[in-house]
Amino acid sequence: MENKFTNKEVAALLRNVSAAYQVKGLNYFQIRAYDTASDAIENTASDIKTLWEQGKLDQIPGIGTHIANYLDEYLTTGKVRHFESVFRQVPEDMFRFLKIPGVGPKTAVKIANSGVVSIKDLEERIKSGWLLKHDFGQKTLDNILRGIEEFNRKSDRYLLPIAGEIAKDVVNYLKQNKDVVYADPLGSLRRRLSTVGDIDIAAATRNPKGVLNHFVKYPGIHEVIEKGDTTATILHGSGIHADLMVQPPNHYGSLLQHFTGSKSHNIHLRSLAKEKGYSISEYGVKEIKSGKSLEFEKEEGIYKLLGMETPIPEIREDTGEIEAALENKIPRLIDLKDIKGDLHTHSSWSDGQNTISEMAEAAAQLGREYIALTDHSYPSLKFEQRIKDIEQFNYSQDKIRVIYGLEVNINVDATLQIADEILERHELILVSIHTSFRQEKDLMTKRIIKALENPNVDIFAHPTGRLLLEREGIEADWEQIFKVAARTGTLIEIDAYPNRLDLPDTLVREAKRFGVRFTICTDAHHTDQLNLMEYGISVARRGWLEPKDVVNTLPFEKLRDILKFD
DNA sequence: GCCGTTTTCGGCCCGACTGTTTTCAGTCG
Repeated sequence: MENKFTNKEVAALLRNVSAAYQVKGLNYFQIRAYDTASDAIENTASDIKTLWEQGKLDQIPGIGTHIANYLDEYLTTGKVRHFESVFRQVPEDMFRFLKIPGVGPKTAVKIANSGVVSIKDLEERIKSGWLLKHDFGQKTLDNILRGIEEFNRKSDRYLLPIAGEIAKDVVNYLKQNKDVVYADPLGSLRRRLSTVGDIDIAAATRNPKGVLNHFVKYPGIHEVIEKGDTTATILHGSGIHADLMVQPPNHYGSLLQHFTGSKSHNIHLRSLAKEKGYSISEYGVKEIKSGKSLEFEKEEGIYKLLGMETPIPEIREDTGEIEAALENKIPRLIDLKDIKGDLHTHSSWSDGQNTISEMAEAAAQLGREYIALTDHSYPSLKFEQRIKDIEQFNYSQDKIRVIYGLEVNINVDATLQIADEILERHELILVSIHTSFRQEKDLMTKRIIKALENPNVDIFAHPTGRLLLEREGIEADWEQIFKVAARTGTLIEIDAYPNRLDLPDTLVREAKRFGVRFTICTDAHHTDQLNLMEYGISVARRGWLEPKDVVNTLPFEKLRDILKFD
């Protein structure tokens, strides 16, 4: 069972209401209202329970008076009488089957009504042929089995670089076909989400059939899931799905726009288009009155038609980018080329693989003006000797300035790992949590705030401590933490390491609203990892950060003023 | 059930693919 009253759990509750309504055959738009509300809660950066405590539930678009009242009842009493009565009218076991990809409400009910009680039971009864006698076709059962297999895989998501590599390989393979004019990875990969669930690829061609046939012969394929006239889905050997959608080149802009998403961005855009007399699909734009079709080879044309600038893919989440684009008010967001230095790296003085000079020279190669070596502050570390070594390196060359820093643990009792006298001797201090991640929310918040208020502390590194696909982040009152960070001038890090990407994008945007400033750093433990910066940039762009929000876009002289060392 | 610079009523994005169907329902993106 999920933790009660988390966004995820509340979203799941509403999703179940939607499923039950579907079974009961209620009005389609009423059903969709629950889906919309569920999506909205899942995608909002704010904690639903906190919003409720502040009486701001109805500020979430998609939550109106009815659902807000139900949620109020839920968060107060732990249940909703109306929902309970709805759930009683459908088979109780159906909800567990909804977790299987490919199984929707209708199928789930049919499974439950046949007497199957669990997913494991379902798998056995399909394999034994038992279910075949209960009005299911063999192909349907094969599909369900495949869904169960997918459900049983440990994770259904992939880190951004991993999915990116696979997508690149598939796209390169597609481009070997002479009929492919363009091919690009789209979807969440193009929007640069921290984890990716499947790979969406668009291709432009005048020979759709040929290209789709080529696609399903990709050597790294496990099996073909589906194949039609314009789309096909394969299961890649890695376990990830790859969807291909093809269009002629003169419609490619529409395909790019459609397939980049997000779903909620597209829905909003299409509603807007409708108000202006257009109907948008992946095939093009239709003028509703005249029935005339408009073609777009580039997606910018579609946005322009609607009187707006083209939002960068990273922010197409329907979280205000459409409104901003209509007013031409999307800021120039940060880019990799804005980055001047890296402020969180490790050397062989702690758990890094390379020496100070190796790290520094590799960073200089990447065009960085400065690099902070922030080794873990093991109490046994010879701090003075390390500082001397770094100073010596700085004297020996003028390609790059090495800043001597430390990464210091925030202890469970809110003290820091080492004494203030040692902190003061260093130019840059990062603090971070490496123990007691599951501390209770209030205590955790106080623990962090105390560390941020220490005048020697410059940066709060990988704030949530999450490890993507492995470990959830800590629970804390982020609003309070951001307020303190803004007041004390403590910088918040976006850790670019691909399994961290921490602070997460939604919280980045939230923090910016409080006036927090950021660093984007690689946390490199090896020279090869210094180029992971691009992943941190993706997070920052998704969080709407501009160059001015990020201090390591500054040249060294200006950075020095901010960090107050001499 | 939600929403509103045209609206507090009457709309609500748009389409593909599969299965087991002779015209559609279910699921997905």
